[in-house]
Amino acid sequence: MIKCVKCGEVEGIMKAGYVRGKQRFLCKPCNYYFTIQENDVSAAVQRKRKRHQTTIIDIAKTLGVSNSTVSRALHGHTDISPDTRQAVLDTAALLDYQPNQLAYNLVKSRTNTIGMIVPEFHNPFFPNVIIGAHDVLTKAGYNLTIMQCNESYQVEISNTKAMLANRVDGLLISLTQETNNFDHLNVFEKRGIPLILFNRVCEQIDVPKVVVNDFESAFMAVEHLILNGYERIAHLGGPLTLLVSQERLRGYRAAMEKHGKSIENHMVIQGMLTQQKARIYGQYLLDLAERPNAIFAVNDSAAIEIMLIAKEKGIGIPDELGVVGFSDNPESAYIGPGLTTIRQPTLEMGQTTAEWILQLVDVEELSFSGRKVLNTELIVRGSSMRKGI
Amino acid sequence: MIKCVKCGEVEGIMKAGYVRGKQRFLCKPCNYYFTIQENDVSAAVQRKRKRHQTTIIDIAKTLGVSNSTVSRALHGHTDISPDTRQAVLDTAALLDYQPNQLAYNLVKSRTNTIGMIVPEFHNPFFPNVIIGAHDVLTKAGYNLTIMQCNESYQVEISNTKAMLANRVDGLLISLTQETNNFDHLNVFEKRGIPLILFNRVCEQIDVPKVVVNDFESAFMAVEHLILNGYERIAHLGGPLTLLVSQERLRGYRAAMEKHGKSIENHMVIQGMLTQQKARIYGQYLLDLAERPNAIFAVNDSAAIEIMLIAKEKGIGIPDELGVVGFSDNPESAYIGPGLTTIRQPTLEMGQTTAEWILQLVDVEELSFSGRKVLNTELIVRGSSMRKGI
DNA sequence: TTGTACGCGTTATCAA
DNA sequence: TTGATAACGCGTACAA
Repeated sequence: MIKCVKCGEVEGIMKAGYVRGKQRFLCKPCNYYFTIQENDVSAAVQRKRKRHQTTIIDIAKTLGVSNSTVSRALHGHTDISPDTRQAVLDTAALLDYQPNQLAYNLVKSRTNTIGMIVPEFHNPFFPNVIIGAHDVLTKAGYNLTIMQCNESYQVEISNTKAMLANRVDGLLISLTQETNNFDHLNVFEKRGIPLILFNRVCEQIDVPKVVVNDFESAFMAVEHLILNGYERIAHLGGPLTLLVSQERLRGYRAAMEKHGKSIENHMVIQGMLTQQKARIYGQYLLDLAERPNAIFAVNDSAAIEIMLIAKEKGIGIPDELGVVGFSDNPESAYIGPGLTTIRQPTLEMGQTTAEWILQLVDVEELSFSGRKVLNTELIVRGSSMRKGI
Repeated sequence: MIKCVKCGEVEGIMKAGYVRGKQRFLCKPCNYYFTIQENDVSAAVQRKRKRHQTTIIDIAKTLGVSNSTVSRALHGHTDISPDTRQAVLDTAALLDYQPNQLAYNLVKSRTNTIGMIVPEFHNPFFPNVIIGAHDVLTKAGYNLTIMQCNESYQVEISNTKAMLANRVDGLLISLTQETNNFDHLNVFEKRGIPLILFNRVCEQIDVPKVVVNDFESAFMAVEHLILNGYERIAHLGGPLTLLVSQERLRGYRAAMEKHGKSIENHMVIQGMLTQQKARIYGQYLLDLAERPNAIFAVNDSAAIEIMLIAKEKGIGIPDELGVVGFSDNPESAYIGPGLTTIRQPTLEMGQTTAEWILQLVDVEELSFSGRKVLNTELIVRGSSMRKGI
């Protein structure tokens, strides 16, 4: 808002002492010192919304009592005469008093707020987890503040810093695809702020974790394909930085091995699956000379992209190609012959995560570092039901 | 955490003076006064996580300088010797100093945080708006904290209070289905906190609003049905407490009138469309002796429910029944013959809302109370394309 | 260039 | 039952 009078720059302006009682500024870019003209000053001052908030002191003054009395009255402490208490309450309403949570938090060093950081908002997965967590937390009298990272490690770091600076009482976090350094999380341990990882967890840091049984789910999915007569099953997986991707890959492998199916290396693709990438990989797979007759995808978006490609190429689903996804997005029930997929207990994940953080916050049992593994469900639809077997 | 020693209750405990230097408590439920035994006290004290946070004073002490020097060094003010500044920065890193945003906010009475309250998280609409807003705000150096209401007016009130108490610099809000009183919003005006309504707005309060052209969109949708040869068009609308519902109803009516179609009262149903309700209303409509041959639904979920019912009843879409929805949910592209619908510019809505709030926060132009109407797009899919015309 | 002292709005302690 | 006063952690006008 302060502009350099020389170069007009507004970024690198910093205060640089006083001259004749007026603030002196230094414009870093053009290295020029200046003070502000009266007009500008008045404008700047006017800018400063100096609206007076009624405080407990205002109430105290109007009533001629002390601020501690007001504080007591406001908080329903006993040891206060009903009269004064009512008077305080009345004038509080009269003056439109709103407690300043900032000040309260400062003195209590406690915010009654749980932070939640999620990697993305494109899939319905995290919003659903939020619904579950929100429910539990509000019932317990806690606020939930949410931040999202857009799958960016840098944003994740800045978000954790913001959470730290805002003194959340506890943090629920699901990691970015990019995250492979965990210093920003260790800070919470040092500071004694409870931390819980969910869904996108890592093993490098020892805190409670809430996940689904990715290994078993993937195993179940692939075995289902095999039992339906598919032989050459490809896997379109997520980035291996994510534990969930690793686990699902393991599950795929285990199922294939159990049933004596060979895994061809070029039929396993791992990567960050934007829609574009999913299309490229999917086309690659379906263009292979000996193309797979089934694909297990790490999420529903990728699976659906594959179904679309298959349709374009005239490859019949499920007869010529079986497809199984992961997550049970809403659209999976409606596409083509229906997408067989793994349903995740999103609400439950949010709820248990929230319940755990409440325990940690209230009971101060920081040693507790359990791991909750939630069970998924295989939703069988048309995309994997080969006819005639 | 404080239990009554008599009835074991934990809820109605309040402080009631001191006796021999020890806190005295009163259990409201059983009206019993008590102090806490030593053991319990030590436990209670221990509970209080008294981990010392390093403050600027710590840094000042270790360096033997004053706290103001530290403050200046930390904020890159000039007028400080490079040596001391570097020393401060070093010890800050050494002591793992984390600024206390709470204190900062208190003294600045400014939080650099924009609040956003959304009515629900079940549809992808609001998450997408959030993505758009988040993008703009983070780029401007602001935090975005999100709260959701589960369509509950009471939760909305408590959320606004929390936002107020947390001193957000500005608030973006989309109203609940239940909201028909706006006192909790007027407070923001009084307090000089910029407020913007988006999507679910109301006319009773004079602040900037960002909406889509619901009237024109609905008109477009219904006219599209008419031009495709549908005659008896029903409307499955949302609750009339919402302006969007009213506008979409108006659009429906206008299109029907323009083309000389009569509107039968029992073919227009308004209400809060849970999935269950959508099914009930849908079945009612399709069971009518002279059933509609097209339905314009207020959202995609309802439209899809209708498509499912039609399928169950063996009513062919689009030949026997045309369907148009609103919002373009992901599943709408994939269901049945594809659901014709209105696509809303969610990202853009988030972006412009964010841009406006930044203007209000920075420029202090509180008089500004514009209204941005974003344009939608009719996405034509199979559900409205009657063959043979 | 640095230090002193006050204010931001609350709660909590102790004395009255 | 009430009132002074000290925290809570930080920014900053003013003095040095």
